[in-house]
Amino acid sequence: MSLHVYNTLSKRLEPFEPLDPPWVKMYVCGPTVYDKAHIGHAMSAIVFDVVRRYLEYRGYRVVHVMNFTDVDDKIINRANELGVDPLDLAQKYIREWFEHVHALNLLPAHYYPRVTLTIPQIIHMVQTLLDKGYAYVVDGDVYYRVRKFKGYGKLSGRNLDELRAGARVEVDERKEDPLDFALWKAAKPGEPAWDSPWGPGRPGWHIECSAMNHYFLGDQIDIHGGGTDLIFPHHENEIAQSEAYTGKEPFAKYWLHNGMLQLRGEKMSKSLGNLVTIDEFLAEHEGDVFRLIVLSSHYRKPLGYDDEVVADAEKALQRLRGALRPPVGEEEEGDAAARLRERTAHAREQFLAAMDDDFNTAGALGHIFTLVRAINTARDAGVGGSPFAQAQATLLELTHTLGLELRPEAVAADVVPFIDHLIEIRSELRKQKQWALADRIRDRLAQLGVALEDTPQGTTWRWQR
RNA sequence: GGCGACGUGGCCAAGUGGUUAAGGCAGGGGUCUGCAAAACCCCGAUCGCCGGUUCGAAUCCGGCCGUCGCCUCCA
Repeated sequence: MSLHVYNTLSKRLEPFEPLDPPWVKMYVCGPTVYDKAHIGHAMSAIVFDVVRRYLEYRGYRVVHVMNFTDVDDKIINRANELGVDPLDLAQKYIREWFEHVHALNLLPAHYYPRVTLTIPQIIHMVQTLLDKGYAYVVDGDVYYRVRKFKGYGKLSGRNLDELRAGARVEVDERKEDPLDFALWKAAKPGEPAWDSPWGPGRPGWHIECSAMNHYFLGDQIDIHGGGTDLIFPHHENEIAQSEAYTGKEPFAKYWLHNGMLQLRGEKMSKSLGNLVTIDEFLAEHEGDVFRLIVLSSHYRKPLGYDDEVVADAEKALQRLRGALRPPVGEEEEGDAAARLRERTAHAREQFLAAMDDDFNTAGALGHIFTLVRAINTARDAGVGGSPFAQAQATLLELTHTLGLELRPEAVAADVVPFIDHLIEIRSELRKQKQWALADRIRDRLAQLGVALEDTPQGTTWRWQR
């Protein structure tokens, strides 16, 4: 079995065969930085982070590009509302994004292009499209001539007639066809603008991605990713621009799209847009928790999000961590040890099979949890030494491939001696069978978030939430 | 209205033609424990509804019901 991926372009599962192995050129649409990033953005970033990690685990060399749309209507409007410079506003949220990259344990992309730093390439591409007859100028705007591109609609599975029928009201009479879209927009007073052969203005939304793609990755790429909401019109338009520009197809060999995150329950909505920002999530939970939520279902399906889902993930994470506790015995031979070796090897095989099947992370996680049980069972049976260490190493290898860190929960160093001291006293009380007092200490610590566990090897503790 | 997706135990969620339908969370019963906790063991679903194809379907086809996404510069 080899890696297969679902390609939105063909609507089928296809064997993954990059154009120039072991290299894989991957471009993922990033956010428009006009407001704080929310967990939907995080979901998409995590999905493609896992894609990248798994490809690398499989021996591919991934060149990963993610863009920032740092100038557009939304940014300008928001900046005007706040009375700040649009580019400063964008810069602020870009900086925040990099904080999220760290907190969510995302592998940094190799390039983070921005519209404002790609203007010359964009202008060149627009000019070429004009020269080739794929575009036309109207009052300083430049529009893409959709009907000229014969493959239009192949990604989203629509045809021009259907689209025209459903076209919305505000038709711009200056356009040859209602579906023609802007490659370049003439500047209105007060807007950020760059000089161009068609007068001062700024790029349309779709052209930036085509230009950045071409500049950083070349005529054709292996993987183009983004949310399903971008399939139409954004990615459809990217194809039209890029393939018309280079004359080569496909522009991207594999189109991968993640499903949308949906908020369930009710509360979480903010009066306006019913969203949870990444900062809000991270204020209460560690990054692994959200990643585990994303991994728990298939990336192409909608992801339901609510408090219960978060609580479940929190618990599941505890269970993963629990398997990393040290062994209590030293048994390296015998049935239990042999069984652990066998189950460890099996878990890795099953994990690979699941991931090879279009990144089936939910299935892969199931196999990881089966390994967790095998490790715990072995620990109970007194297995230690090499087989135990190897099983735990495999667990870490697999979870790290999914981008889970499984770091022990951070503990403020200065409280540790106090907790240890209380445990010492409690142990003394237990020796004297002073159960009431001993339990009182345990209960109080539990209230403070320190969970005690008495084992034959002594008392251990950990943070509980 | 058009295009598309989904509907699996209390909740989340794999499985997509054929042994006992993964796994996580919650719940019940045990083992362990001074009592707990953790861990381990056991218990629970015939797969939205109807019809069809097939020796055989949760898994393929059709219809219905329900939920959702996109079609409006949102990952």
